[in-house]
Amino acid sequence: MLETKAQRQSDRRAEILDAAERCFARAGFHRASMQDICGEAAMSPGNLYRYFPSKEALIAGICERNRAEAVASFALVDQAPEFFEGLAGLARHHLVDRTQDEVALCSEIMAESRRHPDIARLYQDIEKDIRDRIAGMLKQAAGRDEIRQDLDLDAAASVLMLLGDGMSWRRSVDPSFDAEKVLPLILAMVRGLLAKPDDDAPVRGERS
Amino acid sequence: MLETKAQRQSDRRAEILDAAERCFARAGFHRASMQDICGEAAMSPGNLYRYFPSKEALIAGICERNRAEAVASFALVDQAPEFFEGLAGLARHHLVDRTQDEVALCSEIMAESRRHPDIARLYQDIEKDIRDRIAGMLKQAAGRDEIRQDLDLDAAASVLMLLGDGMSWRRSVDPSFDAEKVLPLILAMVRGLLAKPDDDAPVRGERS
DNA sequence: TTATTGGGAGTGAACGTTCATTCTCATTTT
DNA sequence: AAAATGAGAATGAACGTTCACTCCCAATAA
Repeated sequence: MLETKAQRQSDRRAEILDAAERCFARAGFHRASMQDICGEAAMSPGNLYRYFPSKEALIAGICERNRAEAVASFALVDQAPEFFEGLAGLARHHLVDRTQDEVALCSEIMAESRRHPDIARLYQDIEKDIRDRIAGMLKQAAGRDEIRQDLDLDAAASVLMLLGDGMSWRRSVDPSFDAEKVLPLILAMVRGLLAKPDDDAPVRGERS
Repeated sequence: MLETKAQRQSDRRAEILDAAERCFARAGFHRASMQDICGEAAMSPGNLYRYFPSKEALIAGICERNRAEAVASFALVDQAPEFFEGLAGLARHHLVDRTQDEVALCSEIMAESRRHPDIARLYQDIEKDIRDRIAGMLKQAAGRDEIRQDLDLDAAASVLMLLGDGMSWRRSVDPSFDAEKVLPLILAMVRGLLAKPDDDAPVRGERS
C-alpha cells in the first residue's frame, strides 16, 4: 500500500520526464515553456511543480535517466566474444539505432551544459563516468591482447568520445546525414587506430 | 568623404559583432541579453538597433563572418605541396589554433541552428558550402592520385566534417580536453582512411 | 566671422510579451 | 476529518524592441 504510493509517484515523474523530453527535443530547452510541458503531460503547472521543483530539475532528471541507460549499454562490450565486435555493437546502439528525438535531446543537453553551471556539473559527471568506462574497456582489451599495446589509452578514449559526439551532432544538425552509411568507415578507422599492426588485414571489412 | 561614412558604418557594425561574439561565447545566445551586448559594445540599445534590426541579425552577421573566414582557410590545402600536409594544416588551423571563445561560439551557432529556422537555413547553407569544398578537395587529391581511388568521397567528406564537429564540441564542453595531444591520432586515422593502401607506412608518424 | 539649420549618432526609460514559479482553492483519497 | 492530489489564475522578473529625445558637427546664411 505504501509501496504503491511511492510507485505512483515514480510513475508520474517518469510520465512528466517523457513529456519534457518530447518538448525539449522538439523545441530546445529555452523555447519549450513549462506551459508546453504541462500541456504535453496533461497536467497543470501547480501540480507539475509538486513533482519537480524547477525546470532545471527536469533537465537533471532526464540526464540521470540517460546516464543509467548509457552506463548499462556498456554491458554490450563485455558480453561480446571479441572486442571489436562489441565496440561495433556499442557504436551501432548509440549512434545509429537511436531515434532522431533521442539524438536531438542529447545535443540539447550538451548545448545546455555550456550555459547552466549546475547542468554542466551533472553533464561532466556523466562524461567522466562514460570516459572511465571507455578507458576500462580499452584497458581490458589491452590486457587480453586484443588491441595494440603502445597506445595512449587516455587519448584513444578521447578520440572515441569525440567520434561519438561528432556522429550525434551531425545526425541532429544535418537531416541528410546517413549514419548507417558512415559507420563502417568510422569503424574501419577506429580499427586502424586500435588494432595490433599485424592483424590489419580485415581493415576494410565490417564483419569477419 | 562619403567613402569614410560607409567605412565608419561598417567598422561600427564590426565592433558590435565583436562585442556580440564575446557575449555569446560567454553566455550563449539566450542568456546573453541585448543589454549585455550593448554594455560590451559601449552603446545604447537604441543606437545598436540602428545597425542591426534584431538579435537574430547579430547571429546571422556572425555566421557570415565565420563563413568567409572558413572558406578562405581552404586555400591552405591548395597551397600545400602535398595533400596530407595541407589537410594537417587545415585541421590544426580549425581545431587547435582557434581560441576557446571561437570554438564556444561555433558550438553556440550549431546549437542555435537547431532552434531558429532562419539560422538553421543559414547554417545549413554554410555547411553545404564547406562540404562542397571538402568534396572538391578530395576529388582533386584523387585526381592527383594522392589518395586511394576506391573511396566514397561523399562518405569520406561526412567523416571529415564529423571529426571537425567532434573536436570542436569536445573542446567547448570539456575543459580538460587537449586538442594538441589528440590531433596526431586523428590525422593518423584519417590517413589510414584516405591514403592509398601501399603507402600506409608512415601511418603513425605525424610529419614526414 | 557668427548665427542658423539639418541630420545622423547616440541615449535610456518605457512597453508589451513571455515565462518560470507561486498562491489559492477545489476535488479525491485515506 | 485530514491529507494528498490537482487545477488554473496570479505574480513578478526578464527580455527584445521601440520611441521620444539630446548631442554634435558640418554646411549654409547672415
